[in-house]
Amino acid sequence: MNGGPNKPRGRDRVMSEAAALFVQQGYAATSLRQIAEAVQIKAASIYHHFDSKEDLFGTVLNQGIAVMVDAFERAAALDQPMDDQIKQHVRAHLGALFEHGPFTAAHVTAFFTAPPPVRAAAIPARDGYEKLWNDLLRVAFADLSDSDVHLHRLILFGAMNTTIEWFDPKGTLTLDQLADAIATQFLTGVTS
Amino acid sequence: MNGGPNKPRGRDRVMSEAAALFVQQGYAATSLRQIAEAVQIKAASIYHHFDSKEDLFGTVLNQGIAVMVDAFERAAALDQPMDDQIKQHVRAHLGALFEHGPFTAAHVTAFFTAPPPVRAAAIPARDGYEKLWNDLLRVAFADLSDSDVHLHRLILFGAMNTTIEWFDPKGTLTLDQLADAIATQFLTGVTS
DNA sequence: GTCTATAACATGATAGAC
DNA sequence: GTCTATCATGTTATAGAC
Repeated sequence: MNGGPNKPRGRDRVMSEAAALFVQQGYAATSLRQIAEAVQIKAASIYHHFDSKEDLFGTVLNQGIAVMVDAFERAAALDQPMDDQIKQHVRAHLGALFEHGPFTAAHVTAFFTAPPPVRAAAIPARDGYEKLWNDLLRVAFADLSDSDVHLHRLILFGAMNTTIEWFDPKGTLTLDQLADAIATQFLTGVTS
Repeated sequence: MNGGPNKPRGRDRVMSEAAALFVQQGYAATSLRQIAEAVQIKAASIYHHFDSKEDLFGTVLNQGIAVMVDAFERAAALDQPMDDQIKQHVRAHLGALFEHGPFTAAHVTAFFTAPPPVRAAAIPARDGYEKLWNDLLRVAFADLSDSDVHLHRLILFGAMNTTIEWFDPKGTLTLDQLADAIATQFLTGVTS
């Protein structure tokens, strides 16, 4: 039984505190001293775990993707009608963003604040996740062209990822309701 | 006749070069020396036009809102069926993002990288723009609750604003087509 | 695995000449 | 309105003790 969120130790602790700060402030505005303070160590100690600030951030980005891919694959295991499958995957994506640590959130909000080399290194894994979605939607909308599927996936991703800027998991709207609203708007529009 | 995009001079030039850099790199990663280099002046000269880096960025943010509000109001002047009105406003919002200088883009991509005081100062104007949309959508979807209208506006904004991360105005997809795709997905879903 | 001390550099900002 | 020169501070990163 996993009774609660055991705070990670050592390297993992550095990663998750760093990710949380990158989410709030972006890459450049977050200093190693700030991260160290959150972990309750000194800045120089971070270099025992990571080669550089860029290395640390690259690791955070990759972890963010891994969380998303993992969520997608667990949602894919369920066999359901296509509309429900899509809704499950929207829910899984939002779960990765809000319920599985700050890594995916860091990927979404801080990706474009990263130095170009760090961004470039994260792109292959990112493409892999996007391919999972493209394949799903190609099946769901078999009558659409590949470029239309791609376009509507981008619009859907925009809708999902921007929730990080305003959705409050402790508010009255639940994640299930949010996933439902986004999936419905995606599938049948607002008027339905 | 405005034959072409005359490069602005003086203070305006500083603002637009700064906005372009803030879009690409965020607030913290953009230095005054970088901005000065783009304007072809020295960093200290920026202080003749602005009190501080925060002042400069705050001015950029406000200009970004002003461009959006202006685009919205010119779209509102047209009297059309509601679905076309919404499509016109989506097109206007995207126009503000891609066709009227880097100010609106800076607002969208760099707003959350700004120091909290700067962000706070920009919120009233930002709220004003969001109210324009809420009022429009309340009329369009009179059967929905205010909170549902608000929710679906947030989802729509996410879809529109994230296009800044991937849409290429020089690519094969035109802004009109993009606006059409987003408005259609919003109004009737992907399947239509 | 964490510390202290420090190097090497970049940053925002100011003073004052022209 | 722009410049040069400079200050004070904060940054990433390294060296070496414990």
